Amino acid sequence: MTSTAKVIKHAKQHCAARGSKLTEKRSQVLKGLLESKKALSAYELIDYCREKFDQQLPAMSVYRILEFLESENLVHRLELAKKYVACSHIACDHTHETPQFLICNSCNTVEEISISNSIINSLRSTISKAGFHLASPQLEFECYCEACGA
Amino acid sequence: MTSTAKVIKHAKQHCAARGSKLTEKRSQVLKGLLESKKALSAYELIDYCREKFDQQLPAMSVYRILEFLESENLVHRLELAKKYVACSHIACDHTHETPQFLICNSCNTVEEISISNSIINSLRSTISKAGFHLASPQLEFECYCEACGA
DNA sequence: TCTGTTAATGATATGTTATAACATTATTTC
DNA sequence: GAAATAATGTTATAACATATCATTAACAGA
Repeated sequence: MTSTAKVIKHAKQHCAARGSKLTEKRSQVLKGLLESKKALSAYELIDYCREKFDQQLPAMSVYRILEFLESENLVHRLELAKKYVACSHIACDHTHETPQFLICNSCNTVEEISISNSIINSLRSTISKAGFHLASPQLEFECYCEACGA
Repeated sequence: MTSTAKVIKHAKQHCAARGSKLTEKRSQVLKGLLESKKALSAYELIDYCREKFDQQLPAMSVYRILEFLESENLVHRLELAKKYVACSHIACDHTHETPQFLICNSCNTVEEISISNSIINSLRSTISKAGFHLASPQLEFECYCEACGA
């Protein structure tokens, strides 16, 4: 059983436990994200499903599917890159801290990291002094990865 | 002389000193940003110039103008919000640290702040441990402002 | 098993942000 | 005033995203 297949199985159980269903098409979209190291756009996922599964998904459906997967915490939407990634902890049993994302500006490789609470808290406090508060604890940083350099 | 007019005057001198020109249209776009507390999209600036100056600017021109204003450090492009704001230090004489932006998710109000070097450096070091480095020191945070609450 | 209901997906149109490529007009400089 | 450069106009199109209405699949109760 491939790693992807294992994660899909986990995801199916996860959905079942929550009273929802990971349908065939939802599962195809999730597979696309799982098998990519890069963040993918909705339209790239359409291409993936067409090439890999001979499945013609309309954009609208992919957006709905992504929304569903996100609501099940199986996928993260990267606001900055306007792209999507599979959660890297689907097959883990333990709970996780809020994920933070490093997104390569050039190749869209995404690294899901965890930033220490002390840094996050200092940030939070600076922000709150300005009368604002973070919309989401899930921060995203535009970066360059090692391979892409500057 | 209004505050906007003063800043425009400063901006003109700034451009002149650098051998470029703040033309009428460029100045109109800059005015739009100066008189808005919110970040504006290119298309909102088109509307502004049409309503305020009876000036029909094509999208292409506004994008070029914004690019020019950014190259002159008069305007910041907010990647996250896909919108633009006037630099809040045009009329200052002293130099500034890298600006950071807090953007209200709901009303697009933007606050230009400065985050302490120690926080930024801790962030940088966390990021570099993951093999990435920040694409720009100008960070943007999706937030909610006081008025918009949660 | 029929049937009504909800869930999932399809189809079509359109909105928003952005850039490419090429044309024209204004401004400067000699 | 002609040549060069800068600024702006025009048209087309790409990429990401959502609204709306229609259809199909799945399921639960009679």
